[in-house]
Amino acid sequence: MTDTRFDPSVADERWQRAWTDAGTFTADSASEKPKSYILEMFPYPSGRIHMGHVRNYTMGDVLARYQKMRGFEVLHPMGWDAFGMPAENAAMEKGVHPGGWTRANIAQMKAQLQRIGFALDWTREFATCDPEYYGHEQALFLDLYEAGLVYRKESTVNWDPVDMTVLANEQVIDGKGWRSGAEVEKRKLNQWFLKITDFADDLLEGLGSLEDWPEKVRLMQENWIGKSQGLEFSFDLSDGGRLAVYSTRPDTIFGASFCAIAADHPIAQGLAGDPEVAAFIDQCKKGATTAAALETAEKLGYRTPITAKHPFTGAELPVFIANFVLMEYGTGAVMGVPGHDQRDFEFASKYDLPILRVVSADPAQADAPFKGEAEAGDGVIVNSDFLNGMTVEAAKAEVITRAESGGWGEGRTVWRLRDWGVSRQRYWGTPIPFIHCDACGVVPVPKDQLPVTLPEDVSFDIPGNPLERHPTWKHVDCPQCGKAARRETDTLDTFVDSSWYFLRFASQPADRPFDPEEVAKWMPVQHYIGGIEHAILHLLYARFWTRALAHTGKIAVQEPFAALFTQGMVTHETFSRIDEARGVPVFFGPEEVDRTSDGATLLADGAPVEVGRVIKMSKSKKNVVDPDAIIARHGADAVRWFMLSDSPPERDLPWSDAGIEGCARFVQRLWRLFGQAGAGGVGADAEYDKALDRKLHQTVAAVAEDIEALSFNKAVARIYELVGAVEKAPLSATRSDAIRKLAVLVSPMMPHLAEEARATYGLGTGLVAESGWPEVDPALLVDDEVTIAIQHMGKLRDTVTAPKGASKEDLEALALASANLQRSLDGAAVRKVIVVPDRLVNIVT
RNA sequence: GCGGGCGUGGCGGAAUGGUAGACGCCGGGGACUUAAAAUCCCCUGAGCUUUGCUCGUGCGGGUUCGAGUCCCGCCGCCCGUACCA
Repeated sequence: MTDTRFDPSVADERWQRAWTDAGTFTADSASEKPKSYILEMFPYPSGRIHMGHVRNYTMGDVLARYQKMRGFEVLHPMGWDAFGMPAENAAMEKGVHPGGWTRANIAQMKAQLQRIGFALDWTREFATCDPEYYGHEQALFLDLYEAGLVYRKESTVNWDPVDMTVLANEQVIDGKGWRSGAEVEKRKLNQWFLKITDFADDLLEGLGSLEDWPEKVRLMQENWIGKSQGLEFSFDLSDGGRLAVYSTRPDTIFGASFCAIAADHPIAQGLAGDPEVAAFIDQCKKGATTAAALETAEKLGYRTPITAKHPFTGAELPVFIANFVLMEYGTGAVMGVPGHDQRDFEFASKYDLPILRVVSADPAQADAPFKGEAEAGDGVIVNSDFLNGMTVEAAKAEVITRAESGGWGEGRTVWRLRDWGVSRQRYWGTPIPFIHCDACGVVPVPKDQLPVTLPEDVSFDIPGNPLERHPTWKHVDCPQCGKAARRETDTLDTFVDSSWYFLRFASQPADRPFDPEEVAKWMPVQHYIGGIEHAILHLLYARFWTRALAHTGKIAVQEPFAALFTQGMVTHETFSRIDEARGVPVFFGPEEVDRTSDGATLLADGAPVEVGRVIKMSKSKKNVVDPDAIIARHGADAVRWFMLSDSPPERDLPWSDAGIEGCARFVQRLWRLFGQAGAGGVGADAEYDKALDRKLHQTVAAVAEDIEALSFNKAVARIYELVGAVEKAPLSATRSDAIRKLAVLVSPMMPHLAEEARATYGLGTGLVAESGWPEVDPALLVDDEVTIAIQHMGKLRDTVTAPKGASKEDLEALALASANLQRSLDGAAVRKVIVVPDRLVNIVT
């Protein structure tokens, strides 16, 4: 027995060094062992590690350590998603260089991660802003260009007319530029695109094979890709021209009462000689480009003098220019069916257009009025000539057939998914490796001239892209004709950087992006862990990039991530007071506040502050808890344990001081228990405690199962139970053995404590991190007795103990013998008896 | 607006359609101590006429011998919405 305390301030660093010195977590691709690639979404080096990172990487760490103990050769790497806007913002605000700022952040964050004791292979670390990395990315981009998957076209951006610069959606606040405050305009630029739509069907089909992805993410991706069957057809126009539209609801064609075209549709542009039309088109250019902004903006239309002739009825439908129709989607024109599309309904109501019913749930109610909104639901076609009485599906097919035989339209599959615009008019990103030559056009940079590196001498005093105004960087000779030409000054979307980094972790040759043979050994990633906010874009782009590389023969694997896990956020309550003068809340950090069980007061003045909702940690709400301070106080293992406890990993985890203190106490409680491993003898002469041994084996099996399912909160609860049972058990060889195995069992979660205990108390030899997972005896997993619930009409009336596997007859007899049940029955006749073996008996009267 | 998710004691949560509240936190009571810290033990969904009974998993319906779990309709919150990462 000992009364010493576990001291993480000494032990943590000792074992972190021991693992590094032993190369414990360096992945060996030549190993004969089966491979396991565990990956968490790599961080953006924003400055400091936050609790969300700690939670994410702790989960992956437990898996990595567990897999190693199960005999796998584990690859668990870490790097930095280092390009992006925050570095440029820091450059503007603090006058630092984006690269210097980023490098300093990486150094700081790496040290923080190392203090948490993550089982990472740091030999494979890289940052996406390393010229070596982005040079290989440029080469891959050129490969995709050669494969016909890269092209240029005009596309809309947010334009700040005062700062004369392109704005990210994030930089548009309420339709205004974040710095200038000027109303944002839509502007067209020639930009680079990746043909992700070529893979729309593959990406959709592939979702079916991703059995270990959350159903919700697969659904979200499916909806995002948005495959739909519809009709593309043309209206004859009153001015002699034709108007092509696309509709997913050709069955409602008899309900069409207008057509609408985009502001930049050629027909609208053709009418722009009229000042009224020009003014309306200008008005449509106002506002931001996000889907949410477009969908919620007021629907505006301009009625042109042109009309469109309905292909069946011959009716002349008015043609509107409308702000909600986008040139980028479909044909840039739609037919408006107000009765069965909510957006059309609102538009028709506003501009006093007919709202016709052509689908009715009840065919007898063919002329029922609408109740203030469109009816998009299923039903039978009405008021539609030859379509009347058909189902929606049949009518769709019929209209498509008639359009095709009549030669005025054809059935088409369209995708909601659009091609991926990768151009960014910014400095801190991967330069797009192309050169613009007046004579030769757009010319790829020859691969032997890669990487195209970013110039260091740039300034951020004025808005805009520093690459554009750099005195020399963009001026180069054309690789084809040798004449003076200009470099492309757009850089790649940072999602490109994160679309193949997992391949670079797996293999890092100097002369190529990756070695296919090495990649084949590790890929696909066995467990990929990160935030749900990446459910669509990042994950879809990474899937696309992987397929595109497979398509060009670079790799064999089609899907990069065999299993995906999306973890919840770390949240914290907020403390605030309303500033009387300004009427806005002022937030206080947890360190400024004294929190008691029934409220909180500000330390500075002792007066109360309001305890607000538990929300995601953010600087603006001042509800951030710095991991470093917590680790310094309680040690890495207490923080890791907290991250895994209580909340299921896919849900939000509310941070609490009481919680981390409880975890720190549990670390010491385990330490005391480990100190008792020698007590009670270790030989066969000491008494065998079967109940405890059974509990041990059951726990080892259950914890393994829980870790494999990433149900860390349940594994934690199991360990609490086992610890309680061991503490209470009388001294025995079984108990000593359980304590030794407990140290191994908790080691994926609390690795420093486990190593220190083994070394201090002689609980085993070698590093725990390199030990095997405890063996389980299947015979000890089953109990001899079970508790049977006795119900009357589904209500619990009694419980009895019965041997496991008892017959239905025995259980029924046991139930009927219960006095509580008999009182409940009160002499009523038994109509039915339901027996669920080993669980319950339900008497129905 | 559209797509997706979530909702269970004071709090985080557990529960193959089968005993709702495991496990932890908070709180209360006690032991130890001169005292405190630490530690240990007990209690802890609400109510009632307390061998036990009734109610109870966001709200309203439904299916079932039995619903937190399945179905329908709502409400609230969260994530995404293509240039935040």
